[in-house]
This record gives sequence, C-alpha cells and structure tokens, in this order.
Amino acid sequence: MTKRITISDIAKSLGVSKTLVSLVLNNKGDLHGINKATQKRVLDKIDELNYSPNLVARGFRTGKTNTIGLIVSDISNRFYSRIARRVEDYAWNKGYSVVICSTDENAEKEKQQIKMLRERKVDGLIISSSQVKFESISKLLGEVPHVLIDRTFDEISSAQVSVDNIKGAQMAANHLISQGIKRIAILSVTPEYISTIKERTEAFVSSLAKSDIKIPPEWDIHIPFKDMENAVEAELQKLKLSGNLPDAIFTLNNNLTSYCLIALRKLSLNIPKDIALIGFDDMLYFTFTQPSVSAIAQPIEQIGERAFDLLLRQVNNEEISTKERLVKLPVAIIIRESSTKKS
Amino acid sequence: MTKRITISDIAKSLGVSKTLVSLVLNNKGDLHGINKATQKRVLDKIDELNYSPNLVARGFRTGKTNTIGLIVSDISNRFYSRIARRVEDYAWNKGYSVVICSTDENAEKEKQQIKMLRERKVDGLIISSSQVKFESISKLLGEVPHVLIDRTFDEISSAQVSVDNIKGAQMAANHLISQGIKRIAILSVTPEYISTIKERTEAFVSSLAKSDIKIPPEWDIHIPFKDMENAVEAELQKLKLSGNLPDAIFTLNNNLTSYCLIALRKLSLNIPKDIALIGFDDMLYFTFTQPSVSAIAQPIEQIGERAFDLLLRQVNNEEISTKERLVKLPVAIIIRESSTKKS
DNA sequence: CCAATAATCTAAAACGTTTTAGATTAGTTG
DNA sequence: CAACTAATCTAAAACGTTTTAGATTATTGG
Repeated sequence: MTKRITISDIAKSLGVSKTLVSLVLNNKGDLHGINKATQKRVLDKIDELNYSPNLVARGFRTGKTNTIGLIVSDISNRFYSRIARRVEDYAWNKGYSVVICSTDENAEKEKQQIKMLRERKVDGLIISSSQVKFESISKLLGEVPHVLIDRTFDEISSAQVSVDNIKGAQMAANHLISQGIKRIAILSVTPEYISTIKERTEAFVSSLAKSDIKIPPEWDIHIPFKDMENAVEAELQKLKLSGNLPDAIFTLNNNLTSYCLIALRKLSLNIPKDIALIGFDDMLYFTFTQPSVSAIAQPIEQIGERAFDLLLRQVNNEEISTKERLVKLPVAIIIRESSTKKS
Repeated sequence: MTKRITISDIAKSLGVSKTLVSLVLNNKGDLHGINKATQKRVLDKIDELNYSPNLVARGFRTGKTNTIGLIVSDISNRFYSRIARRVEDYAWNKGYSVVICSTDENAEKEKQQIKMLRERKVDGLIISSSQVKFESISKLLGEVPHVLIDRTFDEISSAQVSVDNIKGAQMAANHLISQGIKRIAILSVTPEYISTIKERTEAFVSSLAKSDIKIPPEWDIHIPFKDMENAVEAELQKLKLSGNLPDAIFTLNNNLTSYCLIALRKLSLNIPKDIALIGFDDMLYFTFTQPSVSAIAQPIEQIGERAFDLLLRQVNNEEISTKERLVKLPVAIIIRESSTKKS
C-alpha cells in the first residue's frame, strides 16, 4: 500500500501553504494573485510527485460530486443503452461520470435507487420512471436537479424529454388504414399506466376510431414485463386457435415487436400476408429481418443529449423557461415490408 | 435549501455521542455493548428525523466508496450492455454502484477513464481493454482490484474472464468445411491486436489450414471500428466487382455480422446460396433475419457474473488461486440458415 | 462497604480538500 | 523614510463520518 500523495505533501515539499497549492490546482492562481513563478513550481512538483486529487475528499468538501445518476428500466435494452451512451459522452466532455441503475419496472426498486443516489450525493438524475404517479418520488427527489425522459407526467414542474408518441401512433394507425386494413390488434405491455404506453395506445385507438374502426377486447393484448417472449407466443397462439386472427398488429415497443416476429414465425403465420406488423421504436435489424419491419423511429440519441443538457443547466443554476423544460422530439414512420399488403 | 440532518443532529437531540449513533447505524451496537434500549432510541430518532447517511463523507473517511467502474468499448453494443446489466444486478445486491465508461476503442481515452475512476476512489474496475499491451495501463491500475473481461492479455497476474474464442472459431471453420465450402473470407475489425480478434482469426485460419484451405489476402478484410457500416459495404462491393467472391464469410463480431447482412442484401447477393455467413457472437434477432444467421454464442451474462464475483473477492481481500483468476467460459455454435448449403 | 469487573458510553482525532479572513512582504509615493 | 497600497501568501476552520483509546457508571463478590 504505497502512501498516497496529498496536497499537504506538495505544500510541505515546496514550503508553501496547502491553500496555495489548492488554488493553483483549481486554476484560481491568477485570480488570487499568486506569482506565476510559484504557480509553475507547484505544477512542476505536482508532476514530479505524480499527485492526483482525491475526488471523494473534494466532493465531500464542496458538496459537488460531478456525478449523475441514470435510471432506466433495463440498460440492456438497446433503446436505453443508446440513450445511456449519449448521456455518457456528453457527461464525459463536461467532467461528469454516470452511474446506471436498472429498475426492471419495479417502482419500489426505483425509489431505493433514487434514495441511494442521493446518499451518494449525485449532482443530478436522469430518470425514465416506472412510477404510477410522480408524487411517489417527488419528495424523494426533493431539490435535486433531475430530468424525466421517455416517460412523462402531467402537471409537474420537472424538466422532461420525450418523443411525440401521439403523432407516432397516429401515423401507424393511418398507415395501416391506408393499406386497407381494418381488423387490427394492439400488443401492449404492463404496467399500462406508463405514459408512453398510454399515449401510444390512446392515440392509436382514437385514430382508428376516426375511421370507425374499433379494437375488440380480445385483440387488446397486454403482456407482462417479465418473460415477455413466452407470453407473446402464448397470446398469439391463443388467438390463432380461436380462429379469429386480426389483419394487423401494432406493437408498442421494440421488444414486443421482436417477440411478435418470433412468435408469428413459430406459428407459421406469414407477415404481412396473414398478419401485418408495425411497431413503435425502430431497430437497425428491422431492415434485414424476414420480412423487414415497419416501425416508428425515435430520435434516441437526441433524448440523451437534451436530457443531459437540461440537467447540466439545472446543476449550474441556470434559468430554464417553462417552455424549455418540456422537450417533445419528433418521430418518423419507417415503412417496410411487414406492413405493406401487396395487391 | 433545507438543512441536511447529520449524525450530530441525531446525537445532540438524544443527548448521546456521535460515536454511539455511528456505531448503532453500522450495526455495531451489540458488538460494542450498547444498550438495546439506547439502540432503539437512536433508530427511532433516525426514523423520526428522516436521517440518511452522507455516503461521500463515509467514503472519504473509510476510503471505501462501494462503487466500481466498468470500462467497455461501447455500452450501446448489446454484448456489453448485457454484461453491464448483469454486473449492475450483482453490484446492487451487494450494495455497490457501477459507473460506466465507453472507450470507443481509444486506448488513450481508456487511460484517462482509469485515472478518473481511481481519483474517484472506486473500489475496483472491470475492464474490456483496448490497449495493445497490458503494460500501458498496469502502472495506472496500480494496486486497485480489477478484472479484465472479454479481452485478455498473456502472462499477467490480473484476474481475467473471457470465452473460448479458439474453440468458437474452430467450430465455425469446421462447420463451413463440413458444408463443403472451401473458398472462405474473414471479416475482421481494427484494431487487430485485440485478443478476441487475434484469437478468433488465428484459430479460424489454422483450422482451415488443417483442411488445406488458405485465405488469400483479398479475402482477409479489415474494417475500421468507426463507420463500420459503410466500410463493410464498400469492401464487399469491391469484392463483388472484382468478380472473385468467396463462398462464405466469417464475421468476427455481432456488428460485422449485421452490417455484412445489410451489405449483401444491398448487393443482391443471396445468403447462403451466393455466400454463406457465420458470425462470432449471437444475437436474438439472428433467429428472425432473412435468412436466420448462424453464430457462435457466448455466455454473456456469465461474463458479468464471474467478473463481478472475482472483483468482489479481491475487494474483500480474499485469496484467489492462480487457476481461479483465469476464467474461460465455453461457447456454442448455433447453426441456422445462413451457413447451410441446401443441396 | 471496598475493590474489581462488567456494562455502557464518549472526546477527539483523522480522512483531503476548499474557503474564509486575514497576514506578511514588497513597492511606491510624497 | 513614513505611510500607504499592491502583491503574494497562509492559518485555521469546515465538510460528516468512523475509529481509537479510553472514561464513566453500575454491578458484584468477598
């Protein structure tokens, strides 16, 4: 255990005060009128002794850790890992580190994670929350800067970055209708109170309604977050056995879309001939699946960027107008083979 | 800015010492013979005042942060995000947090990240390194516990968790040979000195050699890490134009496999009729691509598990035998349509 | 009832930094 | 050269915890 070099060692070996070393270290030398030559001596000694600051001590003293927390439901879902990557890049450029937490859609775990991150004195939080109501965590969050991403809540003052789920679902609906499809199912995921799920569902349903299309209960399918793959297969099999198959399925996230693809293949149902498919959230591999899959594409990296930007501005105590606090990014529909009925 | 409750507040309001509160807080009450009743009073007061410990202060004092760093080339690559997820789960269970760093295969950035994480006093590091030689970071790492994953180095004493790349590449080679394929290309990625790339390449080449198959230079293709997609397409196009196409391609990681699939499709080359394809690292979506893709599957989650376990044991100063330090996990070949020539 | 022991509790230092509030020295002016 | 100003530097406190090394009080045996 080699002894760590501290600021005191530098000071002592130079015959100056710790204050002086600290000031030089933090580029406040000129500000405090410290002799250029002395500054150089300090810097040289720092090099010579290979000093590196103890950021825990610094964070302790200043109350600022230059760390942020990122809470999502599952970091191994590429939607979130791409957001994480962009957040990390921006954070790195600004001297911040990011600690990741996956909630598994568990509201209680999320609370514990927020608590833990606050005890760790993170400077801010970016959260894709699994709470039913924001109130469940608003006291926990207290005054810590935070940005909600992906999933939003109404009538709260927090900064929020999301995409236009309503527009996306509308485009999906209208596209299916334009293909002459009327018998449509929706594949959703629990918990249903999640804003993205709710918005996509409602907008989809009401868009269909404008063309007098209704989704019957048996085609309004809800899959639990855990063990999605098997659940999707079971539900679709049930549907097939019932003999009452829809002509199209709208899947509410990338996992559902993938599992749906797998299940339909297993059930020997042809896409799009037997059933058309369009999903929310695009993936690179949807371009080379059999068939290629239509999807609503989200500007994923932008979510990360904007969220970090909004967070940093809060951390720096900048004013953010009410309008700026609510970012809604545009989505795009990518039409591929899975939803186009060739006549 | 509401004043934070500290241990002193608890102590004062109860008329006891900070020491006592701290001991109770850390479950050392009984150990130090603190009256049960007093312990309860402390615990109750903690609840009442809603005290929560300042982990930065604690970390500062104890020198232990209960944080680990995870360094990979790109957290948005599902191979790494799945590892990250498992590491995170295990860490959470043991009271640790994990901060993620993506290197982009940049050895210099990786060094800075290690330096930064050490300044943050992380208790340990899990690293998928981009260094040419381990020596480049061995002084930087110093005595901090660490586990190298995925990419390994010879003749070092660090704990390492990797998969059997040699066996995997051999299986891929033998499988192609068993399909009667002799004209084989390899799609690799720079930097080539990465152990996984090196091992997979060498084992593949030497397996082919046993059947007197040689890979000519024009079929030994190296793609830069950045802008892979375009580079893959350009190289394959060049190959097609040359009129000298191989009968099969072995791709060295999941990204290469995906981009290869895209490029071959764009070039209207049929898989497996025109060119067979098998890749290292399996992805869920390889089951439903057109065609489904053969691959060498790695036990990804296990990498995360074993790495965290080895790290924690080091952090806890447990003895780890030389044998235990080197974990090599088995891989499996998953044969699908892309590599099976139907006669 | 005294001494010894057991039970319960605590004062103060320490961790490495930043920051507050000056102190000292050097230079300048009349 | 006295007095003031400018330039340069510093002592000590503070952040919230843990830990060391006892101190105090209560109990018990003889």
